[in-house]
Amino acid sequence: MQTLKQHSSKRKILDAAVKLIRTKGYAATSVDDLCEETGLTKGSFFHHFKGKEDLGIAAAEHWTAITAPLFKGAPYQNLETPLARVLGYVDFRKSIAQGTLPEFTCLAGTMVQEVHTSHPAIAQAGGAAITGHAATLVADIQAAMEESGRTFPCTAQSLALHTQAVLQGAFILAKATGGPDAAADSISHLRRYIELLFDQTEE
Amino acid sequence: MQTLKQHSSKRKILDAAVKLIRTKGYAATSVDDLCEETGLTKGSFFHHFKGKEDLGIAAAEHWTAITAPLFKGAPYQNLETPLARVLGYVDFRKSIAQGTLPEFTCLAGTMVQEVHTSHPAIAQAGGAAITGHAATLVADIQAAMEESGRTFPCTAQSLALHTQAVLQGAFILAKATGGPDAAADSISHLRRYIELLFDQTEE
DNA sequence: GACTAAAAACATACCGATTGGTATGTTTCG
DNA sequence: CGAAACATACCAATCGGTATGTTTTTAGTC
Repeated sequence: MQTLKQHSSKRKILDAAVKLIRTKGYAATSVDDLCEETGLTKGSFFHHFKGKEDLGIAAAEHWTAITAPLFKGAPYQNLETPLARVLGYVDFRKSIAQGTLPEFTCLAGTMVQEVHTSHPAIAQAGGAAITGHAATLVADIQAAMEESGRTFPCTAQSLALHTQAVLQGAFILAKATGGPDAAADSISHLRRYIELLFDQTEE
Repeated sequence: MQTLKQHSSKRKILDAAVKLIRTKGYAATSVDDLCEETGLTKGSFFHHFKGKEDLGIAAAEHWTAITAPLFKGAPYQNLETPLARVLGYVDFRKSIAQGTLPEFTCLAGTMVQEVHTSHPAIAQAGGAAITGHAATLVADIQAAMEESGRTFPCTAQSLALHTQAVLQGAFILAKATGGPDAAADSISHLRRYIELLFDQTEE
């Protein structure tokens, strides 16, 4: 009823896009689907977005806008040591992966996989979302490495990216096996790997 | 020009499907695309397949038919110890991952991710391809576990699935970062994890 | 082995539905 | 008022799929 409304429409489209693309995929999500989901019309859609590809890019950016505060405000951030926070992150992601499939899938990963050839701009935006998220882990990993005093066969950046690879792969595994169990299992392997790397086997 | 021809057409369609879906994705690969790629027509296509979804399922099965002998005949199979073969498998996959993007991507993973909601039958076929491939690793992993005499915090089956998760994730990472380097890096992490698990750090 | 009939393989032309997108409004609000 | 936000109606293109052929193999019979 006031100035919020103009922005809320765009946000409603983006939210619907995240939801639908996450479950059905980018190509299977039509503009009409978005309109029906939001109760808006095509006129409104094409007023806010130049086209479907533009929406895809915006959705990838919206995705980081949604997820970034989720991790920034997560309880594991209050843990004392950097290593505890890194492991806390993995545990946090594992706990998220217990829900139903469309709830814990990664929009960016889904899009990147699907549109990487047909819509490079979207894939690039999705890639930025993934690498950007990985970057938020680097500081803690780096600090944990330095604190441990050991030498590592890999960089913090590399390990951060690897965590994302395992998570993305876990999502595919969940979809392939029809349940989250295999995904949770794989994330446990990731946790164990980090523990082994840092030579800290206690829980 | 003889009895081969009848079967070669269907195979040509399947080969083209694997190639196109791997690069463009399932939805973005139209029946017309397949016809153009193979030089055939729609009449031929719909003679061999009930519909596009039927092709998708067949493509997933064709995928295992292609990849299974590739691994069964790979040099690492001749290594002596089970553990060496497991690590050899990982190295083999890492070496494959050096090529161009569409060459080392996994058709099954790509499809599962994309059509998991819209075409459950295809997703199921793709899932079977992945879990089936993972199953070929279980025997060696199991044997390696028993040979080592140690106790393990996970089953052979679980570790086998995890390797697939890392590989699938590595593919996404490759697409996200625009190059195979991050993927190869992630596969190295997987190798290191297995080494650490089996307490064998020498190369 | 020649002839034939049916069945499998393939081609052509087309269809209805849906797609992303546009043109042209009307409403809302600063 | 004027610009941004939204709605309605429509379009050309493309989609998967079908109907109807024509060609090629295969199988059976004499």
